[in-house]
Amino acid sequence: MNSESLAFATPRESLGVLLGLVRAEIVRAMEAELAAKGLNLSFTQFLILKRLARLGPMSATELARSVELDGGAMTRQLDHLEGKGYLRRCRHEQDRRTLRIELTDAGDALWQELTDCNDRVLSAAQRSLDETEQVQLHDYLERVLHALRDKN
Amino acid sequence: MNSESLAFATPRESLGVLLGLVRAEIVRAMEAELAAKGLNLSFTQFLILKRLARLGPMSATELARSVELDGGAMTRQLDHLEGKGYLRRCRHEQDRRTLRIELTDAGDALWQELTDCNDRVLSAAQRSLDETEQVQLHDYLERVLHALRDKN
DNA sequence: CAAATATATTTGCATTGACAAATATACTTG
DNA sequence: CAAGTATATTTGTCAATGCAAATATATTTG
Repeated sequence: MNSESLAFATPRESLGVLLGLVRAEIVRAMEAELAAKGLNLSFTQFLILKRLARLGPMSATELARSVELDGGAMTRQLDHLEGKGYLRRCRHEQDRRTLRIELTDAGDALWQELTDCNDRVLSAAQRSLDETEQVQLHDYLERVLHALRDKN
Repeated sequence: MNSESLAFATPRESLGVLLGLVRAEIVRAMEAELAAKGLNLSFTQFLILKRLARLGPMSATELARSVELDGGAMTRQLDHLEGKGYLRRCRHEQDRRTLRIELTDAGDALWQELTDCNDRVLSAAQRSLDETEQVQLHDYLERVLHALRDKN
């Protein structure tokens, strides 16, 4: 009586819940892919590596903001990832408060291996949307994000 | 150099990240609304109350699944919410393993007060989408969810 | 330039949630 | 009906996170 009655009783899932459900499934799927490769990486760690691989070195604070993670939590994730040898903390030349986090060669190599997990999960997720719809979904989400951030 | 360079360097945020960002903003906004009302409720607790208010009494397991929460975590949230007097655990008549979680009068009253927070946040979030687009966004997300769940 | 203020990172602490083991009750099968 | 199996909830334990305080470095102001 479960998915049946839910489908009936829930004419329209609220946006907050729906986003949570979708995101949870993506996290699950990604972690399954990672585990299948024998890698012991959390989704958060995966995101951090991805950021660095895609955007290049940046400070801990920038990194934290971009993956929506608290600064303290970021410190600890950096400890883990540095411990595994995937990244390096360098001091910024001009501003010695600031770190410059950069991938090591091992980190780069790891990302090469991860990039297709990433693609596989995302395309599986969006497989029932055609190209136009995927772009629209993206656009809508960006607009919602901006609406929430710019509280005019 | 922040939002500027991000906007430049990020041609297209990946779906996983984007969902996380949007969801985090919604959670923040909702918790701010709750705090502004002097209520000490987490987003999770808010969701639980909402489920019960919208769908009526159900078991702890159903409730947990519907808000994507672990069973053990649900037990503790129920402890809190029962402690605050917003809900009641009743034993199911036929199956005495199962609980029937139902809102108390105080819980109902609380939801009356919360329902407009909820509406306010959701309509603020979607204010830059017209009616059609809101429906589409919803539809796309549902389809993505199903694609992820039915791993054919 | 010294003091006050601001920013980046780290650390301490409390809370949350996932996972697994324990418990209680129901169902199934021989 | 007894034994074994399945399901619902609770509890123990641990990792992850948010928040606040501490520390280090920069910047601003008088």
